[in-house]
Amino acid sequence: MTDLRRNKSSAGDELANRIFFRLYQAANTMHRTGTKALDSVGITTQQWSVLGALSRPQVADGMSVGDLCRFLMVSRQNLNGVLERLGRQGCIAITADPGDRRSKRVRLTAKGDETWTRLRPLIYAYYDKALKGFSFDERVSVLHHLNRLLDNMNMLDDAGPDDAS
Amino acid sequence: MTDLRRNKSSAGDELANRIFFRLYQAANTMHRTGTKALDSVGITTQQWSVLGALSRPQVADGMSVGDLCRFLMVSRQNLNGVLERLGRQGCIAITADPGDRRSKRVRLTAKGDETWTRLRPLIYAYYDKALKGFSFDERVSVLHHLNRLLDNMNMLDDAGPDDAS
DNA sequence: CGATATAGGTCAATATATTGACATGATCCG
DNA sequence: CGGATCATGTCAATATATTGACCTATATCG
Repeated sequence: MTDLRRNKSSAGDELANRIFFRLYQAANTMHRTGTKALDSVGITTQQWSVLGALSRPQVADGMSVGDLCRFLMVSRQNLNGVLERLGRQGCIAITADPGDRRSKRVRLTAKGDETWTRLRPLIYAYYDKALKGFSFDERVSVLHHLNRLLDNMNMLDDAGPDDAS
Repeated sequence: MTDLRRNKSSAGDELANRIFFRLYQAANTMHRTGTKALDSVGITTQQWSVLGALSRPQVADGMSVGDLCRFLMVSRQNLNGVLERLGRQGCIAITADPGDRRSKRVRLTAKGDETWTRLRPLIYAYYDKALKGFSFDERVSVLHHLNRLLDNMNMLDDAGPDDAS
């Protein structure tokens, strides 16, 4: 009994270890291969996330940098860097928020819209390849698991990624 | 029919988009919360991966930096940086490879062993919390999906992460 | 109303991760 | 055997991601 329990705990630990190691590798590989898939446009995966977030119809007029930060679950400092580089490429415009003097708003420019349009076929081709062999149900399952994992981890995040002070 | 196909394709694209966005967020959150879980020891998640890899019995005598690089699926340059910082902390020792004058070997020091021992209970506690509510079968499923996703993406990697020249 | 607490972006420092380039060493092949 | 090709670690540059600190603005509460 004790032996059985010991074996199960050890197998469970190894399984958990593998899950997180694979998550680490998968994310790095996603960034590497995803960015390469967009080489012709010169946009990184992280910038793609920002452009994707800003291309949603519900934020057609833009959104606050703080809200974008919380949406992406990254620190304010990191987002600021990504936004700067996107601004350099003319894809976004940042303006003062008229309702809150501390805050900035960010929106896609016409150049950003055009870039997003060029990206989409490349992105979807990438998705097709990376998710090759996954049925619809399996994709739903993957998403469900990732959501739950993320929820659990977010509960370990006392104040979230943007509370860096 | 066309409408149906359009709707399915659009739903499929949105699903894929969500999967990769969640992967991005989950990885960042894992690094953030995982590193915080090890604050008392002062080891990052990436360093933990290296220490974990070097603590395996099959590499008790060390392994080549190149092999470690391929195992972790990171670039040689990145691994070099991580190894330097671990070396600074006294956790690893790097020696010339007697059989190949281009190559280096890396192994855990006694300090590294001790650090790994201190880390393990913290790591497993972290796993328990992050995987709370996941049954054994679900964990197996998560791992299986991540493995397949990683395999697919690795096929898009022409030569792997360490062929950076 | 005023003191206190919180929010938002910016600056600085450090760690991670990539690509490109390079010099040296090893392997391959005619 | 020697030239061509490939492998290995290192250096440089850039992008991403975090924590800590700071100043200004806003919200909260007695």
